[in-house]
Amino acid sequence: MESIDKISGTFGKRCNEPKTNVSSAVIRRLPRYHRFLGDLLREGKLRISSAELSRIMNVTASQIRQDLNCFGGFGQQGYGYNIKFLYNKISELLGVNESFNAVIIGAGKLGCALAATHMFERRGVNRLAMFDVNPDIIGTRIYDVPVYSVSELGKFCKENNVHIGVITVPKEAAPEITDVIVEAGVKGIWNFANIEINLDRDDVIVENIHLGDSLMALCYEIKTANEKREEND
Amino acid sequence: MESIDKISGTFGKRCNEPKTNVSSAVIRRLPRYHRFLGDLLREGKLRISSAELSRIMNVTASQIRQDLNCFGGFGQQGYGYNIKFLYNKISELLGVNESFNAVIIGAGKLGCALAATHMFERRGVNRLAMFDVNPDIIGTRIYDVPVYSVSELGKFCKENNVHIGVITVPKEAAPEITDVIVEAGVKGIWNFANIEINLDRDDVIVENIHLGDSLMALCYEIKTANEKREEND
DNA sequence: TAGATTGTTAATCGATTAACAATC
DNA sequence: TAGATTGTTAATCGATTAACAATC
Repeated sequence: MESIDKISGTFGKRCNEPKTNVSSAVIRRLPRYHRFLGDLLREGKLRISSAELSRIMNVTASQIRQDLNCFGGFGQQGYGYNIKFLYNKISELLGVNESFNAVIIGAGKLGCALAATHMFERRGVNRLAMFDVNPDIIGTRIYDVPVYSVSELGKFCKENNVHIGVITVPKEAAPEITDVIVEAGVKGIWNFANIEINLDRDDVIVENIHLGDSLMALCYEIKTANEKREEND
Repeated sequence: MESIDKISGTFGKRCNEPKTNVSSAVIRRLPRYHRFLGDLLREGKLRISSAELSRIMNVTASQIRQDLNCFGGFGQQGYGYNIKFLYNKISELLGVNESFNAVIIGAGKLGCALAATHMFERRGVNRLAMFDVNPDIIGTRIYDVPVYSVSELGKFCKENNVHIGVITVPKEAAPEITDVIVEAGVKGIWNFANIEINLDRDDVIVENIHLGDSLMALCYEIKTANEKREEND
């Protein structure tokens, strides 16, 4: 049986110089590679070629090789990619296990749903606390995450080295929350409020999520497909 | 004061031939235009030029004009765009008020959080029902949406002309649910299960959502920004 | 060694931006 | 009419794909 060790020893030294500025198109694809490689790993597969992965993921093999090469040569000619090695490399790139600290601001339906998932721990992100204005839940724990008053938000972030603020408050409250956590030194904002946060500083990264946009794009496609069908009748 | 009617009467006839195949890059931007125009409308603004909108939205004026022109000429030289007219046109394109019927499969945290939002009604999508396997909640109503047993899913979809299935079940259950609703004739799937749904048919549109991917991209950016800062020290 | 498959360059394709004539 | 701003073509830029030499 083929051994991982047979080749894994040769990897370290072979890696090329990584590019300094990788396009966002490539970065957006990394988590998807990570997911599929994780699945393959769980299936017990040891190695994969770009051609085989391309079939599974519905992309071109060329794109896979180009993408991975932005960060150095992770494969081996004539062999393909060692799945575990590649998975670990991508995990590292994506900051899995950097132990980022996160707080969720807004303990409403969405905030609680996010707190309940394994989304954070699976990526090595610690959910330290939730914050809300509702006195009924302040002081309780939701899915084992303590809930504090928003009035303590800034102080908490400063004292606990919070890297990521997840915003799930109503849109009216979002700008003020943003000011507080940015001032308290967070490095990233994952924003679910229905308003776009745009900061004029490059030391705080903002990821604006608009689930409704996705629903609308889906509706557009359904409508367009319908219309095409009707034309052909 | 400037009147909407002054120019709105001239619009209808001026619209150019819309393109038949609009690139997905453009379509993905439509909901964002829709959001910003909605905000402007609520502020009571009547008209806007591509230049002004470009400043608000952080894109180029050129892109705005190109995008809108894929669907016909919605503006007026020397004047700009009538916000209400443009908003309505984009609403129409996106299928707002097509009265699509949707069901949510999986009444867990995320399913309930989605049911609780105004996301659907705001886009004219009707939440007809939720489906789950938990006998404790089958027969109840959650946020005024009735919860039924998954065993009735196929029958319900056929009888109620369901267009959209929102999947929030655990990933193991997702493939079977998909089979059931596709067989029952849904036209679109909004999938939140942590597995990608890929259908080999173009009469059912699938929108796969992976919130975790977005969190990971955020972590990557934070990590990269950190490293750059450290280099400069 | 022969076969396989990467890393990487070159070619293609598509999307964005710039420019300006058309026109309100 | 003069000024403003679109619609649209042409130029640029970037991303994807194809091809193949390098090499395991």
